[in-house]
Amino acid sequence: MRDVAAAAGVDVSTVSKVLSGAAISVRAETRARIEQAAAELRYRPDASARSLRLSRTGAIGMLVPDFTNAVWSGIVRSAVHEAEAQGRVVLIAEMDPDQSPAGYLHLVHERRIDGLLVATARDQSSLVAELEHDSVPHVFVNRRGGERSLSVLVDDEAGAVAGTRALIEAGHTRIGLIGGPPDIDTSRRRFDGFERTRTAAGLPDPVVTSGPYSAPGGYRAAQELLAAPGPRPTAVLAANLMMALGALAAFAEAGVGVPGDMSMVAYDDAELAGFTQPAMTTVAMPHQEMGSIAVRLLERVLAGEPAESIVVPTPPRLIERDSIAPPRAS
Amino acid sequence: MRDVAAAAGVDVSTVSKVLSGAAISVRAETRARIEQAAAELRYRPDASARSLRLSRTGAIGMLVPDFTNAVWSGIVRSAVHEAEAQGRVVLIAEMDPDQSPAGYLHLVHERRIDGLLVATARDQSSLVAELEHDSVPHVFVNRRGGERSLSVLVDDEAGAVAGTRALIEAGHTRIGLIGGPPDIDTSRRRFDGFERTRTAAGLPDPVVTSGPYSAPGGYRAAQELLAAPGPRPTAVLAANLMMALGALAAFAEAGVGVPGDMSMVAYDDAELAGFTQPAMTTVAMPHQEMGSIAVRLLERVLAGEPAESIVVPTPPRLIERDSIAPPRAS
DNA sequence: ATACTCGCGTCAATCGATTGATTTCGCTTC
DNA sequence: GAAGCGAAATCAATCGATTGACGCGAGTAT
Repeated sequence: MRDVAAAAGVDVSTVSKVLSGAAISVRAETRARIEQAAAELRYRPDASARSLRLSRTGAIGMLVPDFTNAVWSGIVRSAVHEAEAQGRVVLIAEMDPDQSPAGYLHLVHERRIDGLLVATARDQSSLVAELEHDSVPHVFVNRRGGERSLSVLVDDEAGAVAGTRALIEAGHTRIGLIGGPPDIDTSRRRFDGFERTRTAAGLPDPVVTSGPYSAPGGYRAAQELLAAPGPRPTAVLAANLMMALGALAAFAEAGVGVPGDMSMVAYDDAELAGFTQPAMTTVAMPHQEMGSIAVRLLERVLAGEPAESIVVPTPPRLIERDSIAPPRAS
Repeated sequence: MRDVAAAAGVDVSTVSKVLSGAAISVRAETRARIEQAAAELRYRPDASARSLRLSRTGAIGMLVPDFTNAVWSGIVRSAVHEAEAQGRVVLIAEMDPDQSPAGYLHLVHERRIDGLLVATARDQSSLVAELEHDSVPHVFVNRRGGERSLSVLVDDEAGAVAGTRALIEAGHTRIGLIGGPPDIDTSRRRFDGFERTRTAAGLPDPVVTSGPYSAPGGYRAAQELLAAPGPRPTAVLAANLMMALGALAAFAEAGVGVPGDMSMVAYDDAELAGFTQPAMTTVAMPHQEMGSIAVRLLERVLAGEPAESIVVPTPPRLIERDSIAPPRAS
């Protein structure tokens, strides 16, 4: 900035005022000279110096439980793009629930960020306490964060309803659920949507199994479902795409044909779903939008504007592929 | 820091010297008092102020072409963990080859980072020029970056050799290749490994098709392969797991049984590979390690130590599942 | 007793940008 | 021609940490 000032023949403070867009009185001619000098020297303000002076870093942090999970990486992508559009940068840390939150500590305690997007796994009560103690502005993403914390969610319940309804409309009455971990609130909401729809349709008690949101989790849950006493379901809703893929493998191994013997719908969509055998019918949730909405919400919080939790308004969308068939006439 | 100094009854400069571990003359008793005060006040130095003074941010940047790709997200994960272990934070940006590198500009031009991990897609020559112009210390990851740039790679050629050899050992002589985009150097190296092994075994010219590293890419490449003139291969090496999944769908659709009519090996492993029908035999590459090795290499560069490009020494590992069978007796 | 050294700390400048207070400039008015 | 008044630009303090130069007091050598 000193160089720019010298080149334009003015004081650095004038340069600062012009470039920061302060609406103060500067002659148009001076302004032009400064802007030209700045452009020629390719001047860009130093982030550290600005942060120090303004107590505002221009960066946001993002805590993610697992990058390699496609749902999270999609959220990260949209958050990063939105942040970029806002002129912010994103600091990222993976937060394993069992490990010490070293990344978090760096970000927050060294004041590297203005605010935080939180997408932790499992219990976040201790984290919430810490966030409040450190008074870090934050927004939970795809997770509820407790009474006083803001969050951005998708309508998991509506998604589960859409998936379940598709199976009912195909004529199924014995519908099972392959659910996610019961202690995660997204899987509870999906369960609720499933149950609500089933009950409303007057269908009998279902077989419900559960496991982690992963292919092995779905594989085992599907085996359990097949081994459960009572009449076997003719259709299942899988609460997560990866679980659905695991279940598909379990069904294939057990000689249960999809969709002939067992119709399936998976919650969550991804390109991959079009390449399973058979191609999987899914409920696409607007996960992509969550990241950018979360950034915008956090931006409001940082600006001190009133803000409240958001459920992404884009409705779930059923993507019909080949994993649903009418129940076999028995 | 001022508070710590007051609490310990010393000057801030003394606090700074003690806490930054400078080996200067400070009485043990004074040192203890300062450390205790710092601990009680939970003092942590302000990153902006340090950066400003030291011209060193303690952050590294990472440019990734696509978060949602499992290979990249694995690399990101290990890089983030390694950086954390080194007391650094990671700033992330997604760099779409077709878009303006806004994220890059923020990171580099505002001096937010000390160095950069680069994993761009396609042509990086203009990026290299820019990196050199801005004199940003950098390391390419899973990509070659030109003459003067350092890079961290896995032995793609050896991986392709291992996969091809597995098919040859099962008795196949007509082996096709479903390759990646010809303009990416990783796919060239995989091609070379394939060709070298094939030639060494004296096998006839193969059918080679290619496409993007994705399921649709593999699907189309597999269709092309089936439609190619001449005798149909009895086995294929897919240069990427996602392509293999797409190919599997194409084969299923065409009534080509795997592994009965067509054996397959996929380059790259992931949990998912165990849940296809049939479960896919893969060549696991040490992608996970690349991130942490890249961070360590960058660290050397930043420290001004001599450094050179690295090929991750962990050898590729064949993970045998169910997608290889002997060729059908014809 | 004076000079000198050495251990222990403090002083003060510095990094680059921001901003309220202040000065300078250009012009009008009496 | 001096006073007055905005407008335009500069001054200087500030953010928090770092670090070389310096000061002080105690002990040692001469």
